[in-house]
Amino acid sequence: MTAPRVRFAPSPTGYLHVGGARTALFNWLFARRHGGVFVLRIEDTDVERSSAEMVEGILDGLRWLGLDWDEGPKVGGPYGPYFQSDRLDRHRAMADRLVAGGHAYYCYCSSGDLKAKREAAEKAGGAGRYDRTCCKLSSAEIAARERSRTPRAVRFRVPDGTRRFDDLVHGSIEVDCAHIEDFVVLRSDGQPTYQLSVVADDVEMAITHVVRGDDHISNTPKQILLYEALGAPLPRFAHVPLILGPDKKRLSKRHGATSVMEYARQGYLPEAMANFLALLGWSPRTDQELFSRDELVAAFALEGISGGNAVFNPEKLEWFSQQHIARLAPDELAMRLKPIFEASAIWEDSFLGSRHAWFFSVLELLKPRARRLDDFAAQGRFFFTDTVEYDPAAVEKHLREVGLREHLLAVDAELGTLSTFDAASIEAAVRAVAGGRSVKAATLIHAIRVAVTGKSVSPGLFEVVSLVGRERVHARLRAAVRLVSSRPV
RNA sequence: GUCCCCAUCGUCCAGAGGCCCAGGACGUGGCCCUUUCAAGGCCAAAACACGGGUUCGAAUCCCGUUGGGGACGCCA
Repeated sequence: MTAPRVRFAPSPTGYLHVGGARTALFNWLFARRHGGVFVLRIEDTDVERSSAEMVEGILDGLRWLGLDWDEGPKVGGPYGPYFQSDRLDRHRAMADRLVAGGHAYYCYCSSGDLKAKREAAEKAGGAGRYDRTCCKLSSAEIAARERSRTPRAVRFRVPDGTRRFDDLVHGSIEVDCAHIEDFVVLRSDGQPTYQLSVVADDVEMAITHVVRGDDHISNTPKQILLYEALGAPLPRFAHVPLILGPDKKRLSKRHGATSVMEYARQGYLPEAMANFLALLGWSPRTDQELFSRDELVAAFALEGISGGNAVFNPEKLEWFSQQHIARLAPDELAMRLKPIFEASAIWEDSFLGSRHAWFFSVLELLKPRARRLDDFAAQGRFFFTDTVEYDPAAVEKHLREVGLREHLLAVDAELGTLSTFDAASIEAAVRAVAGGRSVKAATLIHAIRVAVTGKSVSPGLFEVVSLVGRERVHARLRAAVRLVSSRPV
């Protein structure tokens, strides 16, 4: 395949949602797979609803996912400008060409006329298609309207016949033009409509493959007509199915988080999100589930996209996130954690310097139970603070055994005699105390866990004790003893 | 209403006529490991929407039904 050119063309009327993100991902993967060009074009012609902040939001989302664009905002490129609002003159020129070539005509109907026509047609049970009133105007009638300066829009004259195209995911799709009305390509205020601007831009940007949402299938025949009228070569089309919420309705805000940046804030790994999104509706046709970004690029093919809509499954995203976290190299993980730890006020630069061996050991311990980056801070806080916060339920459950005061004192004393404060020595010491005092090791272990971590769940206790360190463990054991002593039994 | 798309476990996918009394993953249940929670290992339950064809043979092809989704704007 000669280097394809694909584009992602979001309208900045909202943040980058997961559906758009997946469309962008498929385009990006396709471009990278085939050594092509990934173009980012901002379709901001709906001035009412578009905003610069939204553009930045979308860019942030793409950057977070690692989808770098070869041409577009910030980076420019030979086919610019990449903001559709800067291309209006070109679109108008296209509209003129269409009129000049007899493919379009001026329409003087007001929106009121149109609405009336539509309602009348509906009442009569017919399709509400435009009745071509203005297409049938005599030159005298046209002259009269021009003289009275009646506002005019430009309508495309839809030819007879059928149009078919081979969609890369759906196969052959054929539509009878009789079902397509003469659509407006240029509004009476001189603004081009979407149908005209996408085609104009895709043609001028030499887009070879249009990969976009399923919801554009019905626009495609209109656009094909436009390509024909413009004498431009047709790109290949690939319409990817939509992402649905659990209720099988199109994913929307009421389904919870739909912005990719929302997931970023929640501590999901971007590579996990990309992996998850890629497999939502696409299959490598093997049993492999876990993919690095490079592996996705190597395996991606538009042909593997399935035709049916897919339901967004948050649990599976969590699983991917956990799997990718588990595979992160220690120093990489540390870098990702830094901002989160800083926000939690538990970051210290020595984690990457003098104490990095210790820090990495802590992370290794926390890793298997982390599903999101936030979990490291939430579940491992006690490693990084001087004092622990006790979970009342944990205290209640494990620190009320009779004789615990003495048991803990004994443990503390025994730990104090250890020459090396490693997990094996600690375990031996704790079990020895338990045996010597005829108390179950589990009882001591649970009590020590609450004393040292404040919680009833943690990684393996002996490793935890070892890494929290002799000094802090001693202090926490003494604090727990005081806590136990002060409680009525 | 019209047009278009889709239809395999709860969910995401595999399956391109015999390899399928249907395979993988998430989730769910059980067991193992075990100091808790995870992770990990093992096992289990769980689906070809329905009806007609075509064929020696259909999850796979065709038609219909039903169901779901999308589109029908001087929005994108």
